[in-house]
Amino acid sequence: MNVVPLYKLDERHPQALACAKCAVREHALFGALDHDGLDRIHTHIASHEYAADTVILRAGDVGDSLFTIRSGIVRFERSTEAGERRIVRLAGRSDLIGQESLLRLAHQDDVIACTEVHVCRIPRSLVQELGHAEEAITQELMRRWQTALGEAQAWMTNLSTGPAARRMLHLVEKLQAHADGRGLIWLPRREDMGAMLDMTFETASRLVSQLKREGILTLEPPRHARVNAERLRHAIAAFAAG
Amino acid sequence: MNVVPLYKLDERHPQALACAKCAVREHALFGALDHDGLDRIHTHIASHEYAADTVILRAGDVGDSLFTIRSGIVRFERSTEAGERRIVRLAGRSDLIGQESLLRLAHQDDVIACTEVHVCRIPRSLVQELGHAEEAITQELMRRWQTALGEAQAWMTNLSTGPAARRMLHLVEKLQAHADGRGLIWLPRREDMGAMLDMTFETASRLVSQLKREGILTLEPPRHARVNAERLRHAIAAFAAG
DNA sequence: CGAGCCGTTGAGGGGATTCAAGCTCAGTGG
DNA sequence: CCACTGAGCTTGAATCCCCTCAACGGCTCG
Repeated sequence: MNVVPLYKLDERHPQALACAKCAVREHALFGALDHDGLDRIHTHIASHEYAADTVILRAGDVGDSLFTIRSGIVRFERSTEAGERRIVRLAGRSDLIGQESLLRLAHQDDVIACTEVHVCRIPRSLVQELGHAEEAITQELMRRWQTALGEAQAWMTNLSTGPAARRMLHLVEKLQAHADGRGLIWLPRREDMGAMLDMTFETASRLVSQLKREGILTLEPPRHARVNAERLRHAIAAFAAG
Repeated sequence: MNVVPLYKLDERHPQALACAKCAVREHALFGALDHDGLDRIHTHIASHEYAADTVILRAGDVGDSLFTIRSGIVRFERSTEAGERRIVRLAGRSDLIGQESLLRLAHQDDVIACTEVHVCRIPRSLVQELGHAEEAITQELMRRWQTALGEAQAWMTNLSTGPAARRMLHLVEKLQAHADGRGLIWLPRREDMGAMLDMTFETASRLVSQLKREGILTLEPPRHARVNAERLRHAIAAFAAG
């Protein structure tokens, strides 16, 4: 893990600039703040980065900060009572994670970097102070909680329902939403796909191979792929039809 | 749907008494308020009741109130893109539903009464005013959002993972948490079980029959049953072991 | 009483798992 | 340089779990 105070990101500019110019600012928690607001907070926020497959939050721990994801993808993992690993959610650019720290509640899942991940670390105390002064922040926090709830339930209906092939198509669709530059998506390891879709890694592998044959996916190792969006939508529609 | 202003529930007492004596008050949203606080709000809150299988909130609608469940069980339903019905969550006594109304967001699911349900209807505006004055209310709201999120993800890991028999056991376990008086639990229709556990109603029926044979469940029609808690825990543990 | 809904149970087939073998590829050390 | 190793991916074959299709009984209600 690498720590860089945000206000040093560009030393030629005044400190506030880093936050003001933040690429995800309009989508992030503090997007609701004006420039004066930003002036008050930026010194407390630090930029961190995590390599792929490193743990960002650990289930059971009580955190003292929240994180806005600037780039990369993270996964929320927990274990079944039977002991199997299950991935219950993904989060990416501009998503807020670790909100439970505000309530001094323990994290419910391990949060692990899927790709290299850049975040802004925001101390709990800062959010709480702002919450008093700025009505908008509280509102924005609730909105994010509601979004996370919706995400979790959509995950259930799309990724844990129906035949394996359909679940896989929906996963690809979701990964597409996190695509970087030009249509290149991050493709999980087969075992992780299994943990997301509740299937064995062999089944996941077979399905990926099939998508490859059908021209929906073009693998670009390591762990990336290109999607034929047209064919993907068509394949998903085929399931709805019959 | 039946509407009864709360303050008339007992006309021999001053209005505030209804809220102050509310059986779920300490677990409900306004549990954080003191008696003075209650004095200010109770006239705005009304008690409603819904018969089993009636719709309380409709997906797509934008509500103007929140509801605290005083008794009964409700289910959150949505549809797969393929058109199948899926139940993504249950809520019961002292749970808060319709929080998205605060954000003027549409409901994401149909919320339907499973049993007869009694609720307190709380206008959005009331919560918003209190949110300004009472820090504790805002805090409590966030806590409830977080609880709902945790519920949704636990639902995923327990009720949509692994072999059908285990999923059914976990459902019974969850229903037990909503048990009324003495160990009598509400037992869904087989088709609804299917929508909860992503299986066909025939499979659900077979599994219930099996639990009956194993002495874990004793049916008490209509739509109720008694659970042998000891054997249930044993059966769940058996899956963890092997 | 017949109609309809709900629940149960059987028989057969299909889809996912299990078990197993072989492949590529990166890293390691001789 | 290359054999060696181990992790990840793919594919095959056999098995099993769950779905599909079907028939039937109990119950409520018009």
